[in-house]
Amino acid sequence: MAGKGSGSAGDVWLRPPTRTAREAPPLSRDRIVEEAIALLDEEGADRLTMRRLAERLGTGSTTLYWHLKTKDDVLDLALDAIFAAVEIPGNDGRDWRAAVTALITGWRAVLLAHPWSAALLGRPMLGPNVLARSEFLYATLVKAGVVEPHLTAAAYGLSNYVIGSALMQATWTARAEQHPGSATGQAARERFRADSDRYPVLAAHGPLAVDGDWDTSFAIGLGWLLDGIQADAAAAGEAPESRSE
Amino acid sequence: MAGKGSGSAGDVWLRPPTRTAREAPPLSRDRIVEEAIALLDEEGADRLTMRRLAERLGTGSTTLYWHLKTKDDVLDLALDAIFAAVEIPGNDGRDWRAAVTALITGWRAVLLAHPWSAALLGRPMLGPNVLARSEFLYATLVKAGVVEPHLTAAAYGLSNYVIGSALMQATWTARAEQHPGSATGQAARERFRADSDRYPVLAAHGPLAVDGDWDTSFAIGLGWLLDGIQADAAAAGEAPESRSE
DNA sequence: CAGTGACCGGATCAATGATCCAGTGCTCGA
DNA sequence: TCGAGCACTGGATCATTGATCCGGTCACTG
Repeated sequence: MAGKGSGSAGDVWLRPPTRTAREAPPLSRDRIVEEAIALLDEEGADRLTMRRLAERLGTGSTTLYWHLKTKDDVLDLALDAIFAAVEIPGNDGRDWRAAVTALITGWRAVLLAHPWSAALLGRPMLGPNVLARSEFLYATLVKAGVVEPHLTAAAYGLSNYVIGSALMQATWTARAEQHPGSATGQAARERFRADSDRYPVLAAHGPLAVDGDWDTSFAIGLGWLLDGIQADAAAAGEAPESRSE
Repeated sequence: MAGKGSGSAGDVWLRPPTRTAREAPPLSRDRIVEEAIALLDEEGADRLTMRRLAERLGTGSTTLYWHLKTKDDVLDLALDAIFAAVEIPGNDGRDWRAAVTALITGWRAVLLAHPWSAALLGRPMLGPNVLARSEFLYATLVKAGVVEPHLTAAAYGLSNYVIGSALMQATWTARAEQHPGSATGQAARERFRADSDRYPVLAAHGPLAVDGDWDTSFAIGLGWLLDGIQADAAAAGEAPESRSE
């Protein structure tokens, strides 16, 4: 009647839920990714090691390899996961331009909220969150009347623009918080001042001289792209058969 | 009168130039960078290690650290070095648009010629080659009559666009050559076919479905940006004081 | 000829990604 | 009730890599 050697019947309710007294959920792929994102946000990309990640999860580093094949998996999953926060506009709207703007703006916001993501943009993004948003972008453009070759160019151009923007902005601002003294921007600023004879225009009007508003610059450039897309879509709609203009 | 123990007077001309019979130049920062670029071009970014680089140079790995402080130095120097190949258009021209197009196109060509560079774009680019070309870009735009806030937006937008383009294209084509079988693009293609019900538009019109021409797409998007810049410059020129429109 | 300083590299360290393999406890069928 | 199997864990361990220590080599100088 009595249980095994180590406990009596009903013990289960007295012992902590097996999980070695740790209150954390049983360690799943999702939990690992979630913690990885937290770690990346707090300490940056170069501080993410399997050991440190495991430590934060309260497990051994080797355990992670049961749930994931490689460290790159963590990065790929983390990268896709953050895009879940990009809201997909309701596709009811008539205004494709507003929808695209909302999507791209949200996209950019996520990239900037997680500066480490910029460095990862060089890897194939095939996760469900990314694909769903790409799908929406394409669908919206198609509905707006954008046709090839402008369709590919539009999706491609918009994506490139966001990616480039995030990458550039992350480059010049990311470290400022962590190393206020040796901030990249600060060092660059002094460099320009020193070499202002060699780079006169850059020193006078350069991004670091003007200390421009990233958001405004981004919006202006996005507007240019959308204007172009819109114009070509309209032209294609008016003269479906004749060569444009 | 006789020389040292190991040689007699005039020996210098008989012995190989000290350099332990190796014909290579005496190993300078420049030579290291040059070889690093060759290594990166041939084998990719992840194969660049200090040991391997040293081996190719015929020296010990530690020697490199006399010429450079860290491995990142190698990368930063290599990244800047490749931009020397971007020709700076003569600034005589009246046609700012052609000049900018030439610069941006050359910029892109270099990035694509050295696919490993795309992954490095996340680091501050403050080398002389990059700065000289940025200087030219700004100067050309200023001469074209572009004023703030469009000036910053234009330089920023153009840069972002090239960077993003190169990054994206490198992502989807780079590995195709090295691993023809497991090419990223191929895997993605199959993924789309499998999930074509979930991503219908993407499967039908997506970049991998259309297999679009990167160059054409790039040119179209660049045209949109330039159109926007041109229009705003013209507007600013016509009505310098009144608010635009 | 001793001394100096530029330059080189073997030995070595610490960090890291990844694997091997021996567990540990739960579940389920007999 | 029990034992086989499975999901899951982690200590020990390896190879690789960036970086440093420190002792060497060689030309040149006074």
